[in-house]
Amino acid sequence: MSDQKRLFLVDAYALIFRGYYAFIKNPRINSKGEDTSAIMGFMNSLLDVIKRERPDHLAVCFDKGGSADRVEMFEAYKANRDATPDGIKTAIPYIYEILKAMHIPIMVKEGYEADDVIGTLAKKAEKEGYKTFMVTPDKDFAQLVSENIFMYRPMFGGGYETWGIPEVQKKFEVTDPLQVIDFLGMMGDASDNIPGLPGVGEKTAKKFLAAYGSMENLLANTHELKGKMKEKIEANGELGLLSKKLATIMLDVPVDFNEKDFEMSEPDIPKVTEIFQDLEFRRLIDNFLKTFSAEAIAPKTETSQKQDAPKTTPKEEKSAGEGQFSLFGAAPSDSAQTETTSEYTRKTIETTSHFYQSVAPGMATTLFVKNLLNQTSVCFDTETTGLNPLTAELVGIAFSWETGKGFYIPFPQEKEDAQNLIELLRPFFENEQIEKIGQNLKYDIKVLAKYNVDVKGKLFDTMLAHYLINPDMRHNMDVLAETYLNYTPVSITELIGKKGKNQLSMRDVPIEEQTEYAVEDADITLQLKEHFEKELGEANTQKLFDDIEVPLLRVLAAMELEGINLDKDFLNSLSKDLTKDISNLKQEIYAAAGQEFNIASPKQLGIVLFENMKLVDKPKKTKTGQYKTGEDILSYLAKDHEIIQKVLDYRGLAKLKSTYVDALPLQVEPSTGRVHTDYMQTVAATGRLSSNNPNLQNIPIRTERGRQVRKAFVPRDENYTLLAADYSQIELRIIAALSKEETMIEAFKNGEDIHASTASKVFGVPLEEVTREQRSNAKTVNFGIIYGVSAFGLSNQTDLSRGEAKELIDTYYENYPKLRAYMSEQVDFARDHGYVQTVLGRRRYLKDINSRNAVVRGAAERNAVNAPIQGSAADIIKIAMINIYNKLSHGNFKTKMLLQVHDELVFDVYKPELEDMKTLIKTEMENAFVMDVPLDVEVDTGLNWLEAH
DNA sequence: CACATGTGCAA
DNA sequence: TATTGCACATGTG
Repeated sequence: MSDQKRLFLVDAYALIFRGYYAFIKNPRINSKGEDTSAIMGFMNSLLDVIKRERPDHLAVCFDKGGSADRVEMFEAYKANRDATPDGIKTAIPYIYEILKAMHIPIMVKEGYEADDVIGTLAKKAEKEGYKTFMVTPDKDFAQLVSENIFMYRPMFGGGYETWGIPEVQKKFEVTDPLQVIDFLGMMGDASDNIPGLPGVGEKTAKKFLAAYGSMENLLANTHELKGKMKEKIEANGELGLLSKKLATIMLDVPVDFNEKDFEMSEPDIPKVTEIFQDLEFRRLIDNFLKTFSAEAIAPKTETSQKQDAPKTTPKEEKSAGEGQFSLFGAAPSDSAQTETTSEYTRKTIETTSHFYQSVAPGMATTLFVKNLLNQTSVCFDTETTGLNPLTAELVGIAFSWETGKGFYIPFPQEKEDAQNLIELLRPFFENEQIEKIGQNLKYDIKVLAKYNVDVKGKLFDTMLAHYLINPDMRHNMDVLAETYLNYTPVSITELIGKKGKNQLSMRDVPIEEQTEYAVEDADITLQLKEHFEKELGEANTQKLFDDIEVPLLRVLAAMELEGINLDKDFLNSLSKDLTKDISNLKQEIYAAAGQEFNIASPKQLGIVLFENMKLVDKPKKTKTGQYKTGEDILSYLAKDHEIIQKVLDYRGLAKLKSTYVDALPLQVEPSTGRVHTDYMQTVAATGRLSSNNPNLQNIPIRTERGRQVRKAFVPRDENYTLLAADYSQIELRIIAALSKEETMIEAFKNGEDIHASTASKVFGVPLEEVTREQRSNAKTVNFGIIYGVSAFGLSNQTDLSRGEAKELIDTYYENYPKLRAYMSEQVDFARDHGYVQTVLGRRRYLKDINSRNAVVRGAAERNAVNAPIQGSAADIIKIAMINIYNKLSHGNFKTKMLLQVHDELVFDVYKPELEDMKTLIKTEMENAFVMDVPLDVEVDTGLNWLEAH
């Protein structure tokens, strides 16, 4: 068995797509501007397979020209597929070139899909006594599995799972893998546009297979079925048979299996290295050389086929590559660095590349802090028992101030002991002179605040730095380390497991591992800082970083710790009312539909409305083939069918209840009795904040019923009142100022109602004769302009026809010519520079601005106009927040800033301070940033958030 | 239990 | 075929 010859057949496109999308948020772009994500992703997978399995026979299979046969059978076949992304198209020639240089056979057959080629080869190889592994994540291949043919599926997060006959039997609930074809034929496949039997999903398909065994047998016995299902299946027998054919992998592709052609041979190492160098794949070169180095190719006899659930194995590779680390009782004394530190360390973890120590309790810590206080700039990272800083307890703190070296202070579980330990560290944290470096410092600051420690001094947050360098990318430390340091740190998952059932607490991890993990993070963060410092200077965003984002981090930490008071009782009574109304509507809907179903399920609702009730001739469908049942679609139908309005009302109330009325009380933090949102400072690509757990930036206001929720947000107690301060039309003011459009600027300077003023101009009527409808349409255009609306979009948003909408937009630009000029300047700037920027120099890169795809390019052009506007508004309110926060703290006011909702700030105002606050807040907001257009802020107060508007 | 989809809330 | 977000219920692997 173990010496059976093994053949690996790689499904190229499947792995290429997978690789490409794995990097979608942080695409690999080399210095020539090429997107190399797809190549990188594919090569990683391929080298991984080779390294793990050491196959003696291997080929990579590509599609070419699609499946002529299948399209002939069914013209819609794969018609749902989006166009192949550019990043993949450009990758293919490179991948061919690399595979050739690696001397890896490539299999393509014009007019056949890789599935068919792989299937045919696998069956032929089986006859030759081979054991074949099909390397693909695509479950369709399960139909080919036999005693000697396996699926080798790459898993997300590393590792592989092998599917043999037992796995396929279990997954698909079949006795024979061939029945997978019947299964796919019955339930269909949206991505391949295989229709399947209508009304049959996974569950029904499994039920049918258990009862009838095959599509044919099911169709022959439809008399045993009942009701709607019987009708539908009897009517669609042919569709079922066609679907089955489409799902069948062909085994008669004209290719030969000559085993010689598939033998792995020595790659042309210089050539491959050259290509990789050209692509700037430094880490992949190492990986490649390691994979093909002389000792690495030592033959492997046993396959690593696994029987059960997938197991990941990255850990062993890592230590194998870097050498096992060793543990010493004390630091070696032959190094100058350790001489000074060995006195207080109890464990040293040393590998070829780093030197991490944990600090023993007692006197040792005092000595350590003394050393710490001699530094000018220190990176630190707290380890805690959880993710909620209000309840998390310190497990340890890592420190690093020199690349490759660092220290870890484990914290005792006992509260008093922990507090005593943090007291020893207080002089460091509260030292104004020492710069503190970290990744997501807002978290650490909040945790330490719970121990009454105030982190002072200059801050450098690597997450914020990277957000300014490129806001569209992701900013987790893991991806930053991979992108900038070519290093994969130990993941938290490896340490404490996946979240859920038996996830460990950091406390349960042995100190040595805590040290290794925590100090590594601090070490890496320190290295990232060196990197980003330069880039911030280059991008001229240093000021934005130092003057806005870093100071704001402290402001947000304070707001989050503060939280807001919520009237739970009020929400509970709202909930009771909603329950009653929802239940009544539900009964009315069932009665109108003549059946019971789940109204909240778009799938079921679509079938009831459009198949059973046939309310519309040609209902619109989503890209996955479901009926569209969105609010905009249903609203059109409301006047014709009474059930529609009821469904809309039901939806509205159900949304209100589940998302706000019932969810918010559960978010009250027991330890404070308040709701603490978490502001994300590095999520929105334009520079806005976002809010979550709970999201307090989307509390309803537009409908009467919805806005009641705002009554639940109340002041701290009777000595306080809520104050809300809103920027009035800040985005329009910004676009007016940036474009220097005099008419609009004048309107703002004169304090006119801007939408009425616009209506007066575009409809050519005196200001006082503007109708409500005209104003409303003008308002829609004003907002639409900021987003880059089209005539189509505008006509959808208003009652206007497409032609009227076009005319309105044209007239608009005639009246505001500089606005249009400004917009095209932004697009031109983006084309020339690859980015646009806000008033404070916050950049957004628009890689698609020169795309040949008009849809993609259009989206980038709208971003070029919108990002500076939305982003400048974000900049301005951030300035205001910082200034207000500073005045509130320096003046020792009891008033607290609680919430930010993009153009609004909400405060808990101590009543005696109310008059001062009204002035202070309004003044600071209006003067945060001076432009040719005045900023206007409306301030209001009340017993709750609704009244304060 | 994790993820995708459709839907809908805000500025 | 309008920008930026987050969260819910459902459905699926």
